[in-house]
Amino acid sequence: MTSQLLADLEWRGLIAQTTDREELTKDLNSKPLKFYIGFDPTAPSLHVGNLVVILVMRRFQLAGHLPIALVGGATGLVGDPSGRNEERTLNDESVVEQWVGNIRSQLERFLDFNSGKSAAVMANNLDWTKPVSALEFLRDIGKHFSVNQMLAKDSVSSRLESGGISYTEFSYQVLQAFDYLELYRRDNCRLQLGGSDQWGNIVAGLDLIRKVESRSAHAFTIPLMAKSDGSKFGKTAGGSVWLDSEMTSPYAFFQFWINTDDADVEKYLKVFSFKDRSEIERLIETVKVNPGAREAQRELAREITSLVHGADQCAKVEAASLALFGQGDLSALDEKTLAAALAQLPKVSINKGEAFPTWVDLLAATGVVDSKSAARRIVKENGAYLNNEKITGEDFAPTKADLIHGRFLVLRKGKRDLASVELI
RNA sequence: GGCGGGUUGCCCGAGCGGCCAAUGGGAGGGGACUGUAAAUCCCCCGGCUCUGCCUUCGAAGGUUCAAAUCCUUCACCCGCCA
Repeated sequence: MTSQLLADLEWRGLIAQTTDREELTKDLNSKPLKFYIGFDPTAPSLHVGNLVVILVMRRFQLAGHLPIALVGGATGLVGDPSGRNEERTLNDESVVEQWVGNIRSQLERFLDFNSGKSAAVMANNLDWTKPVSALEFLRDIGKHFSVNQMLAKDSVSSRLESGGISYTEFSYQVLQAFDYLELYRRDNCRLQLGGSDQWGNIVAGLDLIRKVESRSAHAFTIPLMAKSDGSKFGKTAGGSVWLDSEMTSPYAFFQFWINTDDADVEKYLKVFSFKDRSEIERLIETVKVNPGAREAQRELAREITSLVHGADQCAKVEAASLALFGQGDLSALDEKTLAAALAQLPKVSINKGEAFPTWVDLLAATGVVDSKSAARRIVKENGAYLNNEKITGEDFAPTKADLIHGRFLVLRKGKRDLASVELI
């Protein structure tokens, strides 16, 4: 099983760089290896981009290795310069602390923390970083770092060219190296995984371990997810696709995957799916033979949504997706099905007895557009629909007769942006 | 510390006293074609009680009938010199 891990990861395109491959293979095959990945609290929630790395972690655990999920309570206070051409704004300690909590509970969904000896464990680098004084840090850790080497790191040198870097962010790699050393010492953790932008930081840890402990450890990086059209993975019009259901609804999450480009679906399946290789290859084939059916996208959406939001929630949103996109005549849906589907959408209520607002006002109220001007524009551009029927005229207002099952209106903006209105 | 240059709408970037809600590109949105895909083409893209009004061009004051455009102070950035 283990011996196939690297080969499988390779096939999935999940290996960017590793330290000595032979050594790593040997170590992975000989016994369960402790490994870690760090997640810095830079937002209230993890997003689909993080999922790539989390799922690699899961693959390692499934292959018998022991994950340490590290939350960056300390590093999150400092800010990683990697991949940024601008200094970060420091976040308040209380905010970071809250984000640490959020990230912890999200990570718990993807790893097994309960099965005795092989269980994953959680760690927070604030636990060992906070007690260290600045003087101790400079003398015990800082002494092992050459500024020349630190400056040579991509994350730093690119910043030197693009406007500079503060001492705070410059120190980031030292902090992360300290984490690796600490985990090596206390848990004999000998492998660190991360996105490919983390290579420099990870290697800084390896160097530190070599200098202080005279021992070697491993680094493994995962390619950054890229879309075929060059745009950034994990972003939609509304911003990032978050794992938190309050920030990205499960319905929107499902839609994100359903709308995957044909050109990307093969890559996504390999990266995100836990289906076996033959099943994935079969799905890839369906994209070539009958792309219009979008079977691969559907399977992908189903699997990832189930994993992140649970099978029940996934079933609900998929039903909603099918109901709302399946047919033109919404009134043909029975009330229960429609109600369940609409519950997944942004919604607004209107009170019985009050006059019906205009379509423009309703759409603006759902938050699907930012302003009434934007809603008006949609009408003008012929992208406004009520119950799947195109409407015209900026002052168009629905009437009682438009209510489906006496309660619902379905607003649509363009081809696929839906919202619901309920009479209460 | 001295001298010079900069700060414009989501991003990049023109404008340098009235014709400016502000050229152009990108991102984004709508339409056509499709498959809730991509590419392509067309249109749109500050807000509102929308033939008009309101708020924007780093911040605050000022000059003027009129300022993104001129002046003053402040903040931040970038160069060159020390």
